[in-house]
Amino acid sequence: MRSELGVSLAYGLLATLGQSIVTGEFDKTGFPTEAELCVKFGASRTVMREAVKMLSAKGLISSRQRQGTRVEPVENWNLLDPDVLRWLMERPYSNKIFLEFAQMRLAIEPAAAALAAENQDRPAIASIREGLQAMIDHAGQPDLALKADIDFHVAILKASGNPFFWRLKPLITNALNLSIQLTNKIAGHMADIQAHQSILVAIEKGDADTARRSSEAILVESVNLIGKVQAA
Amino acid sequence: MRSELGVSLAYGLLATLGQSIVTGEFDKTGFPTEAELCVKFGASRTVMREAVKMLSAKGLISSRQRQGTRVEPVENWNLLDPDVLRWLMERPYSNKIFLEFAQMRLAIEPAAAALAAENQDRPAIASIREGLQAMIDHAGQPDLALKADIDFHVAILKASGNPFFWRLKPLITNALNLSIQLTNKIAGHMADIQAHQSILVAIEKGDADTARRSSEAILVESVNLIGKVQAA
DNA sequence: TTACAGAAAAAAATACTATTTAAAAACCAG
DNA sequence: CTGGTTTTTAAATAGTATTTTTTTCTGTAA
Repeated sequence: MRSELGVSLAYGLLATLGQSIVTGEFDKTGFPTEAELCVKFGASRTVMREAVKMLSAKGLISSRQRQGTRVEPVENWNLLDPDVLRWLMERPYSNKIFLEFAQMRLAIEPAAAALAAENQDRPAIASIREGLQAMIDHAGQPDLALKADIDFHVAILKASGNPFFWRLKPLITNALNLSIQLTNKIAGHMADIQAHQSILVAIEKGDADTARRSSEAILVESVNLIGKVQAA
Repeated sequence: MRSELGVSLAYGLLATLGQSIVTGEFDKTGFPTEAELCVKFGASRTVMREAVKMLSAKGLISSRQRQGTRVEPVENWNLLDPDVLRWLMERPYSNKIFLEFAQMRLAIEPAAAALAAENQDRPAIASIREGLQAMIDHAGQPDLALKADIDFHVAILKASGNPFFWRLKPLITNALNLSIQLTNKIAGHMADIQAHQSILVAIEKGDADTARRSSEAILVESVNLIGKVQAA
C-alpha cells in the first residue's frame, strides 16, 4: 500500500494512531494487537511495528510480549513533544490544555525575555523587531498578523540563547495557530502592539526586569482570555 | 541476537545510537546506511529500522529514500525528551547544558510553586512535606538526602496541577542525579533546608508570592553554583 | 568534430511486504 | 502448584517497490 501525500506509511500511521490515542478511542476497548491493527489499516506488520515504536518513543503506549500493547496513563505522555501536543490541541474539548499551556508560557516567556535582554544577540533581536514591524504592517490582515505575532514571540525564545526555550518554538507556533479558533470566540480580540513594543525596547536596552514584566503582562492577559473562553 | 539486560534489542540500539549521536560520533563520517549499521551492531534490519524510527521520532535523525539517514541539526533535537536530555547530560563536556537546564528550572519551578500555593492539592502538598522531612532525616547521608531533595522539587511540580510542569519530572530527576557529579567538585555543597522549608510553608499557607520568591532563591543559588563549576 | 542539452538507464538507498522462528507471560488442566 | 499450551510481541530473513541521484547515451547545433 502506498500513502497519499508524500508522507510515508509509517508516519501516516503514527499520526492516525496518535490522534486516536489522545482522543481516547482505545480507552474502553484496549489497544488492538499487531495483527488487528494490520488488518484495520491494511499495512504490513513491519510498518505497523515501526509506527508503534515511534508512539512508544513519545510515551503514548508500551508493548510487552504476550501482554500486547496498551495506552500509557496520560502522565507518561510526552506533552512536550510537538506531535503529542498538537494531537492534544487538535482534538475536540481541548480548552483545558490550552489554558495549561498558556500557564507554562507565562513561566517561560518572561524568563526568556529577561535572558534576551542580557544576552544581546543582535541578529536574534533584529528578528524580534521584524516580527513587531510585520505585526504593525499587517494589522488589518488577521492571518499575516498572527504569523507576525508568532514570529515575534518565537524570536524572543531564540534571543534568550537558551536551547531549552528555543526548543519550544514548534509547540508555541502550533498552540498560537490553533488557539485562534478559541480566542476568536471572544469578540474582536487583537494583539496589543504597544505591549509587544515595550518588550522589544527593554530587550534592546538590556533592561531585563522591564523585559520580563512586559512579557508577563501580555501573557497574563492571554491566560485570562483563555480562561474566559473556557468559562463560556 | 538477544540483548543483555532485560532491555529489548531495539531499545538497546536506541540508547547506543542516541548516545553516539549526541556525542557527535557521526559528525564527520555521516550516519551509516542501514546495511552498515546492521553489520556494525549485528542486528537485523527490522530492529535496526525500529531503532532508527524511534530516534527520528525524537528529532535526532531523519531518513529519506535514496539519500540515506542523516543526523539532524541540534536545534531539531527534542531536548525536552527525557532520553535525549539524559544522553546529552551523560556525555563528557556537558557543563553548558546543565547551566542552561538550570536556567529553565529557574523559570519553571517558581511558577510551579506559586501555582501549587493557589491549587491547594492536599495529597500533593503532603508529598512535598514528606520530601522535606526526608531531607532533614537523612541530612548526613548524601544519597538519601539527594533523593529526598529530588522528591521535594518534583512534588511541587505535581502540586501545581499543571501537567506540563509535572511532565518535567523525569528530566529534573535525571538532571539532579547527574549534576551531583558536577556540584560535588565545589567543596561541601548541601541543600539549604531552611530555604526549602520556607517554600513549603508558603505553599501550605496559600501564599503564592512568597512561594515563588523562595523557590527563586534556591534556584538562583543553583544556577550560580553551576556557573561557578563551569568557570572552574 | 565538438559541445551541450535532454532523455534514458543504472544505481543506491530507504520503504514496504511477507513469512518464519524465538521468547515471554498468561492461562489452564491435572 | 506444576507443567504444558497458547497468545502476543520480539527478532530474523528474504525479497519487492519506490524514489532520487548519478551516469550514460544520443541527437543536434555550432
